[in-house]
Amino acid sequence: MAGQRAERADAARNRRAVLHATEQLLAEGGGDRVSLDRVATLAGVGKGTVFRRFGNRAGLLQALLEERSRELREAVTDGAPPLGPGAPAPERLLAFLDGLGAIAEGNAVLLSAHEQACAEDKYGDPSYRFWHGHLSGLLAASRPDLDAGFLAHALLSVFDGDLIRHLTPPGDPRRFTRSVQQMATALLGQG
Amino acid sequence: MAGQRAERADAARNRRAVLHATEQLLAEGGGDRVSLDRVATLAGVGKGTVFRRFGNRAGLLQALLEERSRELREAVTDGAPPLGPGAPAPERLLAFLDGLGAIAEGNAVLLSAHEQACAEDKYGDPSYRFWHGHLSGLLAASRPDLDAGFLAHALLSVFDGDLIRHLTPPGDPRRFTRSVQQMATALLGQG
DNA sequence: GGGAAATCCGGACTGTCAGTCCGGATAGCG
DNA sequence: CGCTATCCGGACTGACAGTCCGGATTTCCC
Repeated sequence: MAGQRAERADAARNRRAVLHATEQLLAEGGGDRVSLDRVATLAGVGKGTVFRRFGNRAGLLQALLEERSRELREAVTDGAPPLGPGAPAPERLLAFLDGLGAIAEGNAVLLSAHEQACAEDKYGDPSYRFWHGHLSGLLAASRPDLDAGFLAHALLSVFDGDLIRHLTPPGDPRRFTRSVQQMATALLGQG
Repeated sequence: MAGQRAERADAARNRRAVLHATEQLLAEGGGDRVSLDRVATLAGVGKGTVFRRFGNRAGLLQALLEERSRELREAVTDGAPPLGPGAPAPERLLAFLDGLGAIAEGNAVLLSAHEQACAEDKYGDPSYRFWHGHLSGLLAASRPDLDAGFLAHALLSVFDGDLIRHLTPPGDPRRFTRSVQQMATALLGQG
């Protein structure tokens, strides 16, 4: 194992350029403006480079998503309560939904594009499995009588980019998150 | 309005052939085997015919889905309780979820393909709006304190072809439906 | 500082697909 | 039986994901 030489400087530079170009295209046009040709051109890089770095379209978007959610992931595993370990499960759950909601609301277009690209194995994606595992644990701790695994899928299924855009009015960017939290509260039986 | 001459016999025949070919391709290969070229070829029809009838890929899949769910739609508006009007809202809700679940479980591949094709306006689709309206009403009647519109979206978001396949073990085809019903029961606060 | 070898780059190339278009065929009507 | 609205089919376009390899860079070691 290992032996892994460090990434070459030009490779690293290009990776940043590609990610940045992707963000830019996502921001300016819809998710459908993000063809890998365009990404490569805007990044000032060949198409092959994009694929070598990220494997495919899904990998590219996943990398971006991963970047946007790393902080939450760390807060959830190692951070202070109520996000991190230590707080009672229902509180942690609401805090987690708040964090995930904020990311989703801020990246709805990226979310849509990622869902579209993932196609077949959205549920195998490591990121998804992490969120699912975390939610699952919290739900099981709060309501051992329910099917926590299923409910975790159900809660996550609501984090759909299109739905979020559909439900977020201008001027109330956190409305979606509040709705999700209300739903979770109702599920926990304190509604 | 109207004046609409009846559909020509060859046109009707071809429409059936196309729908049938689509079913067949969905059944034998994954949803990705259903390119409109292939559908046309298998139906023994030109590609133009497929597009003239159904507008685009999404329209074709929607037509198939519509066909599979017409019965439920009618039962819900005009049928006998507990599906139709008359029964208490919570009962109607569970009956409705049972019916929708059955359709979804039996057409998971079609569902996935449709979601994939709809892309941008899944939430404008008349079929979606009907289910959403119905669910919304039942939820509002059962739990006026919650955000029924959002919960209806949340319940529907779980009807994802990939998720259903992911959660349906061989030998227990109704497991998904039961989980959804359990969730709805919990939301209604009788869990 | 210099040279060899691993690593990376770029863009031309392939195969596929959704969707368009129009000359020619056909059904339905009188 | 003939006329016209309607429909048919498949060639055509444009766009995209993903592959491939000759040539350029970088890094490592001396």
